[in-house]
Amino acid sequence: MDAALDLIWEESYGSVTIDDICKRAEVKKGSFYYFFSSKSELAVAALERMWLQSWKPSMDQRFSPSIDPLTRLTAYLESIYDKQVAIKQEHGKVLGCPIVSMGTETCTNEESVNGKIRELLNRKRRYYESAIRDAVAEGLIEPCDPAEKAVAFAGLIEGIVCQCRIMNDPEVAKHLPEMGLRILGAKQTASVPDKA
Amino acid sequence: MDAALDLIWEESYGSVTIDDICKRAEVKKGSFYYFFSSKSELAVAALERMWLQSWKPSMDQRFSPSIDPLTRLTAYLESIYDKQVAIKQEHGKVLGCPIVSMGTETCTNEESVNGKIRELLNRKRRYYESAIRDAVAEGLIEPCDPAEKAVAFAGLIEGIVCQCRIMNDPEVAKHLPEMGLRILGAKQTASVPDKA
DNA sequence: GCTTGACTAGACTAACTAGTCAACTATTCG
DNA sequence: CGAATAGTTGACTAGTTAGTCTAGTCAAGC
Repeated sequence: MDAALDLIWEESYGSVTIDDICKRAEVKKGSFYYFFSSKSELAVAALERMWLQSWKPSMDQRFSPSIDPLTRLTAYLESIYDKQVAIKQEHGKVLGCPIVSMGTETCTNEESVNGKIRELLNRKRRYYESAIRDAVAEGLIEPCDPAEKAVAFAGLIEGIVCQCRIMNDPEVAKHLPEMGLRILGAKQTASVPDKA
Repeated sequence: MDAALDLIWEESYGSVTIDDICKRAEVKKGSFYYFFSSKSELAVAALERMWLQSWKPSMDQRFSPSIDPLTRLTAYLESIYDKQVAIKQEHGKVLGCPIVSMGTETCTNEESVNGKIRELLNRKRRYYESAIRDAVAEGLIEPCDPAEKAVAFAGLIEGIVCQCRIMNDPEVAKHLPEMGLRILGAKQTASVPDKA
């Protein structure tokens, strides 16, 4: 599963073959088909596994209610830039977000994969929404519909991360925290710690 | 070229074969190779053609300096929602933006296509930047670096349009104009005409 | 030592893929 | 007209692909 996700992330869903995956995982095709019946089935399993093992724990920590709601959001935005920088270091290229990349590619012809992708995007969005709701309650941002605002917030992140991938440049995400606060309608706009 | 762009847009770059393109275009493969030497070469030519024939005229009109700068931007944002609704009507599915979809998919293994994609994204960005600069000059939005703001603006659009595609729902882009004004830092936030 | 069930290996097929080529047709222009 | 140029065709190769199948390995329990 790790081999599959890595390959798909580094290239694309369509350009990765089952043979490629087997080669990277050092496994023969017979074994592959013992566990999975197709690439899409593997992809769905791998995505769920990634969520449970990596994403969820990380999100739980970053969006802990013990943290000030606006800080949850801005710290998360900062972490996105850091992450893309780290990916470029490790993989030699900026790879963006595997979910969005796979999502845009597979949504028109891989129903099962797309279902899982939507699920994961919705799970992430719920973290944003909760933090936004808390921030509104504490009067840190202007009153709004948290669900609607979370969509906008997620959209901004995904769009910027997408651009990072296409341009192969993490610097596109450098000012994500300020942009995010703008979208949110934060009352004190200068609250981003000067980390540059 | 139209056949290729349509197919790639409806599915994805990787899943469309040269045979598919020939079939849709009602042309035999020999003819294909008479004009192009590969799928990527066709893609580059098709993208440039699309820009010149459709996108550029449309952008020139929407971003005419004769229009109030903030109106240029908000009307454009509204048009994006309308466009996705129209696409769903015509194709049965929300297809998002072909440039972003192709871009995220091809950027790691199709250098020539990626080059053209970056070029087109930069051309679009220049329209935003110019309108933002005018808006700042006229005191319609808060002072800022227009280039930087244009990146954020483009990011929001691309992210939201991406979500529309993945979710197969144009409604995600419904509130794009308000979100855009937030990002821009417009001074009178209630300036979006009540078009709903 | 025997059996069972989980897993692996790798050869195999049938379909599909990119790309080639020589023969064919249409168009243009002197 | 006649010939050259431009474009078309479909059959061809050679390589790749997903997916199947049979023979086999291995460890646990009896």
